[in-house]
Formats: sequence, structure tokens, C-alpha cells
Amino acid sequence: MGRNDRGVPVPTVKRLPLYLTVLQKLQAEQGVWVSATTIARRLGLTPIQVRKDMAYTDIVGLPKKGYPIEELIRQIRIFLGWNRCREAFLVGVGALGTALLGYDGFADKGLTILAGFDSNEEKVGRHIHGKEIFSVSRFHELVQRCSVSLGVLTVPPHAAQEIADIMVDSGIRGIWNFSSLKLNVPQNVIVQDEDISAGLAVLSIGLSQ
Amino acid sequence: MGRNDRGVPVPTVKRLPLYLTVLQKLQAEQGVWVSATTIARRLGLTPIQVRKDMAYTDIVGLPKKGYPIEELIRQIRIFLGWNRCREAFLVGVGALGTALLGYDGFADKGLTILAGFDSNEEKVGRHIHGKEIFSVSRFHELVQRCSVSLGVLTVPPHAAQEIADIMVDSGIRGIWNFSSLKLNVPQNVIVQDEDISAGLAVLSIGLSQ
DNA sequence: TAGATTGTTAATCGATTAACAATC
DNA sequence: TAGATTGTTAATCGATTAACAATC
Repeated sequence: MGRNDRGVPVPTVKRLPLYLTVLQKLQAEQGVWVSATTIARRLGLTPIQVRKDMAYTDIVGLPKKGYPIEELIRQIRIFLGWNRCREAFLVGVGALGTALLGYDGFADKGLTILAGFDSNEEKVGRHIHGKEIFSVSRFHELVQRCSVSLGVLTVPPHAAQEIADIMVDSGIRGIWNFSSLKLNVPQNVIVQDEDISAGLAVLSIGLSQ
Repeated sequence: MGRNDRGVPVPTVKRLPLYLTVLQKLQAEQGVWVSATTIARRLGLTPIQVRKDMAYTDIVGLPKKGYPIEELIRQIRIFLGWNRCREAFLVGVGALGTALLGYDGFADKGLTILAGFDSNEEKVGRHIHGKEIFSVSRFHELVQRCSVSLGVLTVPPHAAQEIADIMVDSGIRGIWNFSSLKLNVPQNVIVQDEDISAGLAVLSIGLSQ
């Protein structure tokens, strides 16, 4: 499993959102301090792993006390860049695209999907969850105008590469790819593949034992 | 990263669906045989890794020729249990639940979501993507009657544990958990967590370099 | 002070990659 | 036969876990 430029292992990065969820709940439930053991128990991890992960976010705990919850939440959010606002366009207003346009959990993670795009002209001009749907032909123009750097790709596999090319040509720097197709993009564009069939595979194998 | 009882590494299991996608396309494009190198190039993997993964599915290739595509597809599907039909109930007919009820990619993976459940009585009795929505209070009864073993959990985090308990009590053996809450379940119940905030974290870190 | 908890350094474990023999 | 490709065994790499010193 790869590492990114900050030298933080990808598995650690993927656990950080879990920590945030647990910490926010612990903050409401109890007090100011939390130990690695408590966090670990809630997530089914080992305390050692939690301490190792925390070390990456540059937060320091206090022997005997643990970590200051509020500070920890703040640090993790800064580390992930979730304290800043990032704007995105979504292409492909099908079932999944519609769900993502309406998902209210992104606000907390610094992500705002400004608008949707679709090649089906019947959808163009409509508003879904309060967000306007534009024609794909206007993607380039609107990316430039709004300085958007992130594209959410929720089109069917057969259209995915074509739309990815449009995203790249328009200056998009990161693509959140829900299309279950492996994309060809220049090295300077970051792609995060999201594919639930991987999860279904693990579940299928588990159930068939 | 853990291993399952068949001794196949989880990362390998997660790659199998990717191989299926590529193989189906290769089958349409060209011929009968495919080499590990060709598969690898399409997915950005190394040929060695592809061969290693293939070995787990008990398929054998032929030196000089490669693997027989059709046979490979068949074997992988059998290995994943996707050749058989598995039936599921979905609880939580919000934006994401609705999208999953309408997703037509599951048929190919042996999964059929028979019906939806919701605690909001206004949704009960309606049909979404041709599937009836029942009250959660009838979950237990219908699981028994239809011998369903898989539950898809798409409720908000605050309701997730409660619904998971209902699923477990009803005899569900596997939970596909989209709630972004860590669930407490007995050891004999398998949980597969699906959480896009992990992916967003990786993307966020990548973009902030 | 004693005890609990952090943080770091070393050991282990497992997946990936490399090397190479086998073979069509 | 020669060359290409598989499959296996060994080496490497990186994440997790263990051990333990530091310290409030």
C-alpha cells in the first residue's frame, strides 16, 4: 500500500475519518481527555496503532491523561484539509450522482458540490437538492469561471474515460471516480477510485465460508 | 491487512472485481487468450501480481499463450460466489438507499435487493425502482419468510446500531454497512464497512500536497 | 512516590516484487 | 529449437505489533 508525499501511510489516512467520528461522539459523552485505549476499543483497533496514527498528525498527548479531545479533532481536520472549503463539480446525475448531490455529510468535510452536469438534455436546467444541472458541454467554461479543482465522476463505465478527458482538459486536478472503470489520466491529476464491488467481493467471500 | 479463512489476502479479493471488468472488455475486443502483462497494463499493476492473484482462483494458464479469458471470468465469478444468487434486504431508504435500490450492476454480481425498509411511515407501501418499501417493524418477519441472509444498512449513523441489532436478531448473517458508524455485532455476523470519507481523506491529502 | 499512559525503537508479519526454473 | 509466458520460491518492503523507556 502506497505512501503519499507527507510520508503518512495510506491506511493511516483512511482511519483518520473514523477517529474524527469517534472523537466527536466522545466529546459529547464525556470530558476533555481521551486515552488511546478508549479510542481503540470503540474502533476495534489496538491502542498502539492509535498512538502511532496520532503521532502522524503532530499532536502530543500527556502521559497519564491521554489526548485533549478538542485539540485532537482540530488537528486531524487541519491535517486532512477539512477545515478549508473545497469546491467540486459532479458529472453524471443518475441514481448515485443524485444521492451524492443530496448528501449533507460533505459540509463537515470541507467539500461543497456546487453543481451537477449531465449529457441528457432533459435533465439540464433542473435543480436537484437545490443544485443546478448543466450540460456537459458547459463543463470547461464553468470550471474556469468558478476555479473548481475537483471533479466527482458518477457516469456509467462506458462514458467514464470520455468525461475524465473533459475534466482533465478543463483543468481539474483531482477526480473522485465512482465509475468502476480504471481511468487514463496524466500523472499530475490525482484519481481516487471508489468501487463498492470490492467491498461486495470481501463480503461474498466471507459469507461463503 | 487481514486474511480470510480461504487464505486469500483481502487486497487480492478486492482486485478480483477489477479483473472481471477488464476481462469482459478484453473478451469483447479481442480473442480467446490473454496474458498477465495485458491485464496488468490495463489496471496499472505488475504482471507478477496478476499471476499471483490468478493462482488463488485455481485457474492455470498456459506458457506462451496466457490465460483463457472465458474460463478465467467463469472461475473468478465462481470463486467470488457471484455465479449464485444472493438475496438481501435494504434498510434506510434515503438518498443512498434509493440509489442502491436502483443500481443495476448488482445483478451481474449475484446480488438481488428484494425490498426496502424504512421507519418513516410515509415511505412505507411505496415502490422505489420497482421494489416495495416495508415498515422496519416487519423486518424480522420478512427475513424469516424469505430466508434472506444479507442486510444492506443505509440509515443515518444515529440509527445504525439499533437497526444492526434488529438485523442480527432477525438472523441476518452479513451486514453491508454504509452508515459510517462502527457496529457492535456478534462474532458470527460479518460486517463490511463502506465509507466514502476514507476515500475523500486520501483525495484531500493528495490534493493538498 | 507509584501508577498510568505516551512515544519511540525494535521485532514481526504479510503483501508485493524479484529471480528463475518449468514448459508449451 | 527458440522464445515467450507461466508458476513458484526467495527477497524486499512497509505496516502492524511488541517492548520499553520517558514522564506527568
